[in-house]
Formats: sequence, structure tokens, C-alpha cells
Amino acid sequence: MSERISEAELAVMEVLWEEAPLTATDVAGRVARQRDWSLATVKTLLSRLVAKEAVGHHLDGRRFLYSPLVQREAYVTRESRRLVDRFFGGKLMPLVAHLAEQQSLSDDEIAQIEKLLREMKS
Amino acid sequence: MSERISEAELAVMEVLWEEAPLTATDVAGRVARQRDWSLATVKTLLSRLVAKEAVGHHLDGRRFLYSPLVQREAYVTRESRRLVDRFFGGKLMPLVAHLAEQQSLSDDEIAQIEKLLREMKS
DNA sequence: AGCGGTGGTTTACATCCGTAATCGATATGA
DNA sequence: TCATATCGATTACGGATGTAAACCACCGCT
Repeated sequence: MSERISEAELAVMEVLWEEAPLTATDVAGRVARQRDWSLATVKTLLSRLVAKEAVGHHLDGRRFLYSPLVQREAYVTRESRRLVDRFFGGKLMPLVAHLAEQQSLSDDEIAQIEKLLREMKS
Repeated sequence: MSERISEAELAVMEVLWEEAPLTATDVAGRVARQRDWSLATVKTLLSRLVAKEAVGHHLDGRRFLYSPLVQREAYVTRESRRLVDRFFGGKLMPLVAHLAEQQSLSDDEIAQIEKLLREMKS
């Protein structure tokens, strides 16, 4: 669960986060909308994810049903924190400042964030 | 310039972002405070960074002086956007919401961000 | 009973990454 | 001038990653 999930594996995770449990064939079908992978490739990625314990599987008749073991929420948190730690000394402020500066936020978006922050204070 | 910089290479970049130009030996010296690498390793990383055009070098007598070609600012922007795109649909709001929720922000930090956003509106 | 599909497992293979050791040219000190 | 230290370049090598093909077992159909 603590090993990193690779770029390609992530595409598989996204499918499973969207809907689970799924068979390997189902996963391949859905992932095909994004990437042009053969069924074999998806099967490899699923095995690797199972080995990493990021995905679990249980027998259903003669096929496996795969489900995520790592929650998207948790993974996103890890990756976000990784970025914040690496580049912004672990501080959220500089990240927000940086991104806000880069992608010019609409007044509306700013208002939304302000609202969120206001709610957090209580 | 558009290739990704690996984790190990990043440690070298951080040194060069801090101070440049530097010789390979100098880089190795400073990087040694963080990681326990041999001079050979640092030289390899520098070559790879030069190949990726993330670092430039110019002859100074019989040794090279290395300098970053990619600015930290630009790189951080790219990586941040990558994260935001991959996990938050390219939207800053959800990222902030997510991080704010995770690492409980102090009222003070929230106030700082609010100030920043207020300034942006003008 | 034999065959084709379906599913998981094993093997493959090029590239990248982490981490060096070695090589060849040169500069320097004895 | 000769050995030595230095420096960049070349080569190494195991593990991860992207991308699959091959293999083997089993089920359903003919």
C-alpha cells in the first residue's frame, strides 16, 4: 500500500475508483476510452497493482473481480502532500499563491475558495 | 526541456537552483549534505540533465561549469499543474479544498490565504 | 471428444532510474 | 619526464515501467 503507483497503473486505478468490482475485461474496456492498450497490458497492470496491494481481487466463479484497496482520497492526499513537501516546504500557502498566480483565477473561483476558507474557520 | 526530471536528478537541480554555476565536484559536495552519493553518481546525473537540456554547461579551462537551464519557478509550475490536472480536473479549488481539509490549517494560515486572494481580485 | 474462447500467469523486452566503476585524456607536482 | 590526481565519457547492472505475446487451464459448443 505504500509503494508508488505508476502513471500507467493510475489509469487502471481511476477506472476502479469510478466503478468496482470489475473483471479484467471490464477494466480493459473502460480504460480503452483513454488509452489504446491491449487486454494483455491491462492484465499486467492489474497484477502489478495486486502485488502492490493497491488493488484486491476475489474469485467470482472462474474469474476475478478487482476492487481498489487504496482509496482515491488517500492516494490523492499522499501525492498532493508529496508535491507540497518537495516544492513548497510543506506549506499550503505558497502552493496556493503559486498556482493562483499562474493560472489566473476568475473572480468567481476566488470567491468560491474564500467561501470554503470561511467555512473552515469555524 | 520538456522531459521529466527524476527524483534523484531533482536533488541536483535544487543545488544548482540554489547556486550556479558550479563544477561537478562542487555540486557533489553540496548534494552530499542531503544524499550519500559518490562523485560518480553526481556526474552521471549531471550528464543526464545536460542531455535533457535541463542543465547547461560551458567549459572553464578544462572543467565544466554547470547551470540550470530550467528555472525552478517554471518547473514547479509544470509539476503543480500536472498534479492539479491529474487529480483535480485542472481546478485549483478542489486542490485547495482537499489540502485544507487534510492538513488542518490554522486560522492564521487561512487568513493569509484570504489576504492573498483578496489582493488578486484587483 | 475436440475446439475455440476466456481468464490468469509467466516470460519478454526496451527504456528509465538509481547508483556506480572504469576508461581515457590531461594537468600537475616531484 | 613520470606518476598521480582530476575530469568528463563510457559502460554496468539491477529494479521499475510501458507494453505486450505466449502459455496453460477450463468451460461451453458442436
